[in-house]
Amino acid sequence: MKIGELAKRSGCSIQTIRYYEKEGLISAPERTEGNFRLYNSVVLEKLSFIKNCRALDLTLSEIKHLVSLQNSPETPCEAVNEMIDTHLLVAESRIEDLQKLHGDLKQLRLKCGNARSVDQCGILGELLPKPERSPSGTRNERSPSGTRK
Amino acid sequence: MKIGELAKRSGCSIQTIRYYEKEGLISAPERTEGNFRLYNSVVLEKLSFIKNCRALDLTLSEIKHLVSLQNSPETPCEAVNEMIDTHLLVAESRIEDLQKLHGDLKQLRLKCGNARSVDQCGILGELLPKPERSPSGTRNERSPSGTRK
DNA sequence: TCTTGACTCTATAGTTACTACAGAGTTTAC
DNA sequence: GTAAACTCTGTAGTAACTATAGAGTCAAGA
Ligand SMILES: [Zn+2]
Ligand SMILES: [Zn+2]
Ligand SMILES: [Zn+2]
Ligand SMILES: [Zn+2]
Repeated sequence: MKIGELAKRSGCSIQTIRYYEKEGLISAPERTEGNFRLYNSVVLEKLSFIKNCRALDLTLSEIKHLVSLQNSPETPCEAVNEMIDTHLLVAESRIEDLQKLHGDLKQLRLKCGNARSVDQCGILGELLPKPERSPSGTRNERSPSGTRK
Repeated sequence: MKIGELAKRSGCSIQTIRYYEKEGLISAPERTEGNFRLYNSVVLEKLSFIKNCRALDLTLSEIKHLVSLQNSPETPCEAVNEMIDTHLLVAESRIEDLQKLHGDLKQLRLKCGNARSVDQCGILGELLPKPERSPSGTRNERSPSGTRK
């Protein structure tokens, strides 16, 4: 099959397939006389493997590592386990971060209080380091007159 | 203060500060005779604002939008609210994704079973679409002899 | 005064995992 | 024979920075 069919069957785009080849994740296939890539169905499994790994957020270089481990089956499997464990930790800490983020956003959202204009809204004020309005004379940054482009 | 001190005080790197200037997030400061950027303390607040927004995962273009809203305080605040709401949804769906990911990884980790070699480990097998070994004669992809570079 | 070191300047390239062309060649159908 | 559909290589773009290279500037010491 040519690359277009492979793309449809694998769910990877044509460019992605060529990219994976360039990066050494799949091996370069044979070519037709007209220089078209010609695949057999084995590559479907390899692409599926890559997609599964990507769905687990493994990087391409990690996947490359796994692929090379597949080619030397007698290697100890510790490296694989460590990679998974690392990703478990990464995922956990990202979840924590996002949950904090979500809480912060929710708090922030409450600051609006149905104001209508930005300066009454409270959201933008909340994002500033401190409301600390300069008492007088230090207002040079937002000049009261003049059109600022 | 020059850019090095600003970097230390703000916690942004020098390159990041210059980058923000190039992207229009902070305005270009005065220069010394020798062409060095010269900042006053106001920019510290602006960088803090940006950092707060980045911590909430707002993109630079969204932050740019917020900055422009700060400069026109009479604008209705709906746009701000919508941005926050969108990010709440994004955060929620990302948390869900990551939790699924985490579960998948944990499952995967259990497949090792204290094997010692990659081919007995079960983790790599789990990432393949199907174990489906080709019965015979289709092993042309992993040539038994020859050094593969 | 000269020199050394620390600092800053601009411009450019690299990062990640793709996506989107441009411009050329190939194949297939009619 | 020609038009449409497909494929090829190579390049540039994405987001938000980071990391150089090579040149210029500034402050302090000998
Ligand atoms: Zn990783
Ligand atoms: Zn509001
Ligand atoms: Zn957004
Ligand atoms: Zn194992």
